[in-house]
Amino acid sequence: MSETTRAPARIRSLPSWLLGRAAARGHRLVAEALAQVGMRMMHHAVLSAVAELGPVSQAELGRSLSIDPKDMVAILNDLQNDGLVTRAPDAKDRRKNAIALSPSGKRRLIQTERLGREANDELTAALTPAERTQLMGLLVRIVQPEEPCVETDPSSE
Amino acid sequence: MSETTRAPARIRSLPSWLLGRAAARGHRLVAEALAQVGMRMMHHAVLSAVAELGPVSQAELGRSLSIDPKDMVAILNDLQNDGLVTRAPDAKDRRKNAIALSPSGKRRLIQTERLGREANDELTAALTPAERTQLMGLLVRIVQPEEPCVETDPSSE
DNA sequence: GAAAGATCGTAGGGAGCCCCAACGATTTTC
DNA sequence: GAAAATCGTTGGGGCTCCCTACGATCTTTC
Repeated sequence: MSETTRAPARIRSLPSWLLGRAAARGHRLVAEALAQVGMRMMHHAVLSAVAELGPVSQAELGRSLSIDPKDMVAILNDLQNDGLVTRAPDAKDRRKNAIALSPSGKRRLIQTERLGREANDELTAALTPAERTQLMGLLVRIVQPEEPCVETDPSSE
Repeated sequence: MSETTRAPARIRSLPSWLLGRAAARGHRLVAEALAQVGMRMMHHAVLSAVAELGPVSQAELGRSLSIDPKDMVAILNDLQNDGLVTRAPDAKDRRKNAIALSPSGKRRLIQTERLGREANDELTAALTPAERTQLMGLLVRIVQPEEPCVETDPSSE
């Protein structure tokens, strides 16, 4: 054995493993922070997406955030029960539900955005701002292939 | 709204979100590759760790890889049923099981290491070797706080 | 206009990873 | 020797993701 790999594991040298561990820590930090206001990560993500996209269907929310339609139902049930979003039938397409942010949803979003930001600051505490930007750039290029990013399709309009 | 955030989501600008998406893709690529030989990611991780650490207890394996003891039981049951590892009671500490690699386990590990490497190459295909190294360095510093890495504790010996 | 296909919301089951609690057996500590 | 800690095991549960299916609705095609 000419290698000098006395390190705990060859596994740790694989990007997929490190990504998994880093993501697990990020998820845990964010989840713990959001639990302070009784919310979970996906709840905040949906709330934030609704705020940006305006009244939007559940299907489009799911595509934007890579959330399973089944899970989306449960998430929106929670958010609706808490009065954070409104779920009204879309007049133009009666299959769809128009999800919109309520006033208390806007207020809650301000809280959760702060909590999410703080958790991410703790997650990347060991990194300089430049390194954090660097990391984001690298991650985007890894995620890219599976994030169509709702490209403006000329054939649909 | 004076902001120019017409981007799909503020969520995507959070490290935790990008880490989650990148990790999801990595997990999917590796899982698909390992499925070719009927194995899962954790199976390969355990196999690789056993190869490095030699005969080792289940508890230490779990700590090394951050695997829940409950899941470790199931994983080792699978590996043992496939004849890839041996699980013998430790003579020195009869609470422990000494997990060791079998000859067929060594052979299987060669396969899974190649599959894992290829999947990670595809995962980081958009990155140059230098960027990949850069990414690994940044990730290590994010994961660090939760990976004690079995530091030699002077108080225990 | 009618039939075929696609999409939407909802629901079912399940796999894989993660966390918490508990138990008998065993080892270590006091 | 008694108490505390550890080991392997089992239990339950939560979260993310995947596949299937259904009725209702919209779109496409004939």
